[in-house]
Amino acid sequence: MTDDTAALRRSGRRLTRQRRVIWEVLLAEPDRHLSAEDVVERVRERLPGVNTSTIYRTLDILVDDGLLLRTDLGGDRAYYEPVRDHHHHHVICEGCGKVSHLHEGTLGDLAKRIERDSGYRLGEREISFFGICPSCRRAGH
Amino acid sequence: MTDDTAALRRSGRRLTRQRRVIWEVLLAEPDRHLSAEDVVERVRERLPGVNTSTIYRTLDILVDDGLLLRTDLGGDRAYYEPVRDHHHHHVICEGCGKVSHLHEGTLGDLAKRIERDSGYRLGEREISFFGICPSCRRAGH
DNA sequence: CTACATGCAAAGAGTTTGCATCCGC
DNA sequence: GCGGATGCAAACTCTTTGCATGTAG
Repeated sequence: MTDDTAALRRSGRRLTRQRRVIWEVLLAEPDRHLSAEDVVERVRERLPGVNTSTIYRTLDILVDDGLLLRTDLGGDRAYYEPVRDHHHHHVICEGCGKVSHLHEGTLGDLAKRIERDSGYRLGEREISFFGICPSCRRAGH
Repeated sequence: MTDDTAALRRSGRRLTRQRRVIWEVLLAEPDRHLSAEDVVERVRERLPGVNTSTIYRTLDILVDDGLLLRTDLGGDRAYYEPVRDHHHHHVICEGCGKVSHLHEGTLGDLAKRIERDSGYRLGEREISFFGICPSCRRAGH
């Protein structure tokens, strides 16, 4: 984690207090996928009164600038996480909502087989799987 | 395609004109994934004035009764298709929205590998992939 | 000092719900 | 005729937008 705010400024955007806090909040929990509402909540702890539309606009900008990954899994809301250097995929727990990452190798040559089977060309888009995580399984979900 | 309305009645629901038409509409295009709005539109061609909330309520019932599969891919709306005898997965075209089915075998032992890698237990839920279909690719999307 | 960013309020899309009326069984 | 189903309107959730004011550079 190097100079974080530099990444923001790089895109020629103005670095406001709101944007800095939003970005810090996102970096603070790199392994959690935060919804816009989560971000609103956490930002307001540090900077009360920040408007919802500011959060949405900033999240859009960060996605556009390639700093943030938006994952829309269906269900009602989208989730955001800082973009990483390596491409990865998700497993989402249907019990508790936890999101885990899969190693690059797990999918093997899946994309190639899908392309061969369907004729589609697959993008770089991440793929999400749904299941029950170990702790929810132990809890008897 | 045997006696269609029997499936509806089987669950102890009342067979109204609206429900019959909704179900017929869904069966009429088994290879397309219809949104609630698509269903509303097609039902009203045959039975003008049917209310949106009736459609939503009926779709919910059909899903609950296991006659219909709801696929919520993110984006704003959910899509519905009659349940089939065999489990299958989807590839969705990011150009035109077309949905194609993958053969059972294409995924191979993917689920097992994911379970081994992540510790999660995967459900029976269908998996959706995103890409560009052949005709959109030719059209230069 | 000049765009761009923010706050506010209102709109928008898709979906759900409360309640009176209707109609399948 | 009883109880579930429908129509209608209003509410709800998440997100977007128009416009006046504020502020980074």
